Amino acid sequence: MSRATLKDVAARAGVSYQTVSKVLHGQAQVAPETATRIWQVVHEINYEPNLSARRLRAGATHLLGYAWHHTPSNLVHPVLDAFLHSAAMAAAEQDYHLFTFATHDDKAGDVGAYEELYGRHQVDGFILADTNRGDPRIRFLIEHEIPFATFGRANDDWDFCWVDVDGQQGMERVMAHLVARGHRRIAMISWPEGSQSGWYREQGYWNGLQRAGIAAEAGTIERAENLAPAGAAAMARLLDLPAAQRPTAVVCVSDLVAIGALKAVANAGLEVGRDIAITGFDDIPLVEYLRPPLTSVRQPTLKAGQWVVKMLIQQIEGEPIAHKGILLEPELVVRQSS
Amino acid sequence: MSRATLKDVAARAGVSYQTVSKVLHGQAQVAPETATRIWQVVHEINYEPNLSARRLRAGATHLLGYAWHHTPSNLVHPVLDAFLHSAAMAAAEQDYHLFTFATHDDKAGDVGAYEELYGRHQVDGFILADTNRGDPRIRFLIEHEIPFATFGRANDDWDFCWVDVDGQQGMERVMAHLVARGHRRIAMISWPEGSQSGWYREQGYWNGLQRAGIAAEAGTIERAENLAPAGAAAMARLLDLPAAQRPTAVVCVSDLVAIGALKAVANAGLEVGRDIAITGFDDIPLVEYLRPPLTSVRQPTLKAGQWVVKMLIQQIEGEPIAHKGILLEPELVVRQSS
DNA sequence: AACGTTCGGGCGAACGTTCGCATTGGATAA
DNA sequence: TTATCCAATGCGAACGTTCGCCCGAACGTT
Repeated sequence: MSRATLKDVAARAGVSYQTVSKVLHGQAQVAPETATRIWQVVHEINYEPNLSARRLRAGATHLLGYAWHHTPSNLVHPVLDAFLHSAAMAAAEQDYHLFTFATHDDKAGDVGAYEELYGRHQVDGFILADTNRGDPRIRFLIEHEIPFATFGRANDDWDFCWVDVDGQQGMERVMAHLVARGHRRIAMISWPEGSQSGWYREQGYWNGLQRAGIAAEAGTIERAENLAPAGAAAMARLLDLPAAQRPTAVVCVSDLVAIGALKAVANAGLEVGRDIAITGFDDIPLVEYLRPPLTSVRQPTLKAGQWVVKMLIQQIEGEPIAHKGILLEPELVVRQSS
Repeated sequence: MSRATLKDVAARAGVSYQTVSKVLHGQAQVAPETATRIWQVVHEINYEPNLSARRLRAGATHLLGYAWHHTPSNLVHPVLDAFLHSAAMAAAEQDYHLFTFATHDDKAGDVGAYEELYGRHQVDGFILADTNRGDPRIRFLIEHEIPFATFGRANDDWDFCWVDVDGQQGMERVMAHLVARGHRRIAMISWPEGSQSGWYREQGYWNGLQRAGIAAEAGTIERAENLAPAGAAAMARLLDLPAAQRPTAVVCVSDLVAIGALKAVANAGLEVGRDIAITGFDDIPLVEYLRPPLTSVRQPTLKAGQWVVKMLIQQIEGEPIAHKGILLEPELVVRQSS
């Protein structure tokens, strides 16, 4: 392999190594023939700059930290995976790279890992996902003035860069769709209280009812952890309601919950899409292959990744930032489950 | 933030900065009180070593390169995602980190990216996944003596470190299961020719037939790209066979193909699990929620990641390597589709 | 003829580490 | 008393960059 240094190039070209450096950066007044000679040697011995040295000198790493979401067992998070992928691509285009790491204690906000990585000059800033109100990571990063940008919102009065998908609007679209289909008794299965994004989706649910002229008293929210079995249990409770109160449509806060709901309906001997409508949220892969294919809300993860990276790099490089918060519109994907 | 240097610590502790360095590494003969004083200052001002400097000095980065699999649009690859996650965790335990990057031209083997990253001292070695026979990346890395380890095999006569899941054995288990269920006319839907791992799975299929005493002439392989619609088309062709030749069970080379097959069966008005058996491969998330839940083969991605990382680090650090190739056993997960 | 100006390039320093070797002072042994 | 030794620390150098400043020569201007 190459692994040559400036001095190797300089020796072969008969100049000082500093001159080589300048030529490579185009910021030297050198005779044209000297420059071409240097470039020739560079290609000949396949010189590549040593980034460790460059980083030490520059005091910047061009690396963006991103913590893996600690998933129990083999449960993955397709939305965040897509986001991560998009962020990686966007970063590469601006000559940055993603540095992924794992925190030990995800929910408690293992702030130590962030402190260490930044203190060690291992990254120039952080990308956060799956944020929540009062998020200790955000609080810490703001306090210590460490550059970062998030995919997800937190407290409204905190001043930082974020990108999020408008979950409220997404759910309003779902509701409008169901109402247009003639549904009047619509229930929701949401996450346990305390989730920021769950709260926005619930707002969309209530707004949807109101716009359809349905009394809030007619609304019902069941709650379940973000797992299919929990969703199934919540759905079973809804199906147990007396016939007059039983919903004809159920909007779910996530696809995983909706998958459980589908199962519960099948267990009850009913048919989703005919006897009852079910919708999900996130449009994770494969939900189009469920039976029936699941109506869902697709998140613009590609744009989200691009924006987050852009804002973070602007911050790192000290450029002014136009908008500190960006809300993206999701897209309703109607399938046979509703 | 901290971002203090050895000199800051030294000044506060009243010693030279080199002494601080030695104390931190425990390789100095210093008076106990000096040591405690230094440690106290270190904690006080929250000193963290600058890794760029350390890396420059050491000539090593403690970073392992891993190329994103270029997925078209939002199609993710759950098996590789799980592998990546596992590798990241394993690396972290040995004080290494993963450095992810994207190649422009995945299939052609954009070898330039590997050369550049290694030449620039950006990584100490590489992890490769989704390998194939004659893989240009592997050829390049061997030629240039760059440390690497792969998840997946290539040419048998190439000498390098790999870990793979025994696809042949996995498929043999599927076949044994189907034969035990009484199936005699079993077809396979595989990928187009040229895939290394597809080839192993086909071997398992043929072996399975043979062990059951079924003539090879009775076997059928249809081929499809790794997409649900392609799988559906292949399945439709099998269903079009005259009744006497039509298989009672179809083993699929992947879950994605199997999902398409499920759909094709449903379209034909038949019921999977009763009228015909279908099996997948990989056990990707959510296939347990399909209707019917899909029988599949689970890959030990956790172990695979750990082994790959271990072998790569041994190589980088110049330690001897016991086994250059490791074959892991997959696990059959029987569900209602078979 | 003396003096600025420009061109072409060298030189020293610094980023923060680590590591081998040198240098103290005090205690011990001869 | 003096040579000896060890413990406790300082010092210089190097990893490969980048950057500002300096310097000689050639040229043109008054």
